[in-house]
Amino acid sequence: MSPEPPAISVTVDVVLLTLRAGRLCVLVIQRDEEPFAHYWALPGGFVGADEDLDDSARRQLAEETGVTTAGHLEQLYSYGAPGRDPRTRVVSVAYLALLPNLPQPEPGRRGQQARWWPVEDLGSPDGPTLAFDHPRIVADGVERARGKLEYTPMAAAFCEEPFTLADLRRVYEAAWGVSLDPPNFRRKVLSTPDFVLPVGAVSSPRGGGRPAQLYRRGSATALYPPLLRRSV
Amino acid sequence: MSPEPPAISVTVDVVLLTLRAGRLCVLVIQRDEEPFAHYWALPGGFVGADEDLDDSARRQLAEETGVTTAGHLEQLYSYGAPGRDPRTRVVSVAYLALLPNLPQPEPGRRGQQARWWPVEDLGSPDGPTLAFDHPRIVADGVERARGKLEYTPMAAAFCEEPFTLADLRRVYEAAWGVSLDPPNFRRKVLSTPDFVLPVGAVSSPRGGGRPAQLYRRGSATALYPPLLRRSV
DNA sequence: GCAAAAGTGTTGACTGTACACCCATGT
DNA sequence: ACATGGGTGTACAGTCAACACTTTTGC
Repeated sequence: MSPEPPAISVTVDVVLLTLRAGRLCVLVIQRDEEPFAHYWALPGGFVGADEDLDDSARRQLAEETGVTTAGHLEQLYSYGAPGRDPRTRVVSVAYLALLPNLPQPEPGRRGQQARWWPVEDLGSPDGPTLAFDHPRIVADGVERARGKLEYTPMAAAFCEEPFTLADLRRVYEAAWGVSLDPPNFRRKVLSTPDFVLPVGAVSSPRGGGRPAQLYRRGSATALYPPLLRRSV
Repeated sequence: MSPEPPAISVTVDVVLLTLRAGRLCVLVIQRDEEPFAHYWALPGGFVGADEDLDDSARRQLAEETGVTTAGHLEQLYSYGAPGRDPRTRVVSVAYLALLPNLPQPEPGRRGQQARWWPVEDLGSPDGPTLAFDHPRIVADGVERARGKLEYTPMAAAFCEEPFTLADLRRVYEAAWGVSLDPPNFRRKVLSTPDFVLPVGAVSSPRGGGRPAQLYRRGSATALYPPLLRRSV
């Protein structure tokens, strides 16, 4: 290593996804400072002097959204283009978090507005304009999530336990914008060892229909064979 | 963001993989400074004050190994555990580079020893001990490469153009440690649009055998359906 | 009873795998 | 001629997608 480390700040930003009313949504916080005051932005902040990156992501989530992250959390990508923050050089390590639907929009700790936004609305005119390069980060996070649904059991992180196979199926349908055949989906999931574990109880159907078996997340880390998105 | 950015250095490390004699190898450089003097380490260094992360990775490769990277280069993961560099707090953005076999071990620009090491030897007693958390970084890079061979046309980055389908097949066989059926492999690759493009010439066989058609890399970015590693 | 949702069975198309066989070259 | 590796054909088995059908609930 050469001996001239330039001054670069390191932050962590979190793309927190959840499912609300059958739509994939991302949590954004309204900024109260320049630059990009009043724009929506991802929760995040500086990494502490003695803080691991993963711990920092968990802390930012807890501080800015009140989420004590039980769900899935993984590192997404690092963004370091020189001009991405107009104030100073910032390298941001983005994280992807997945959680079951939360009761309410989670007010920010420091009083900022926080809300869920359906990911399809982000590019559209009636949607919000995100600060910095956060549109790209969200897009990357959504794409990562959509892709990893195929070959990991990550979809279960969107479901409150215990959940039904219909709940799990709706995760795929919302994330991919497709509809899946319930019988085939059921067979597929149950044939993957430890994807889900039966809990031995049934749900109470809301408004008709046979009660469904309940499941919780299993210990599988990969899906073989994968649940592929496009058949052609 | 809170207003106390701690002092953190940002570096880029590169896991450069290639195929040599049918084995997957990683390029390592012998350190000439403490800490970890005389240990082998990944090529890397500080990110420049106005340098994008990708550009920095390309620069480190060029400076430390003489590689003007034509091959595949992608961001791998970021490592930021507080104690990972004993001198100071360093967050390292690791990159994964894939190149065809290079003629010789590429001496380092600043005179350091550089050499290829088969990835299987890294954990073993006769293999080298890597500095810092580089064993983990290499392991992550190898795992990423092995995984992405399944669903991207990345394998072709290991082949000098023009290449034969046998060359391409040997990439998979070396990376996965399996042997693949040549006829089936051929059909699989050719049935994926734009994975490889025929060049309209044939190779001169070395030591007997029918000449093989030659191909170059196509424009595909994904493989549908994927070329799955384990059939059961 | 009827609608709605869960769950089972079945079939036909497709895909992957194994392997026999032919082709074109070097020695 | 024979060995070697490239390339084609084929047949069996497993998997996937579509959809008919049964089960169990709310109204």
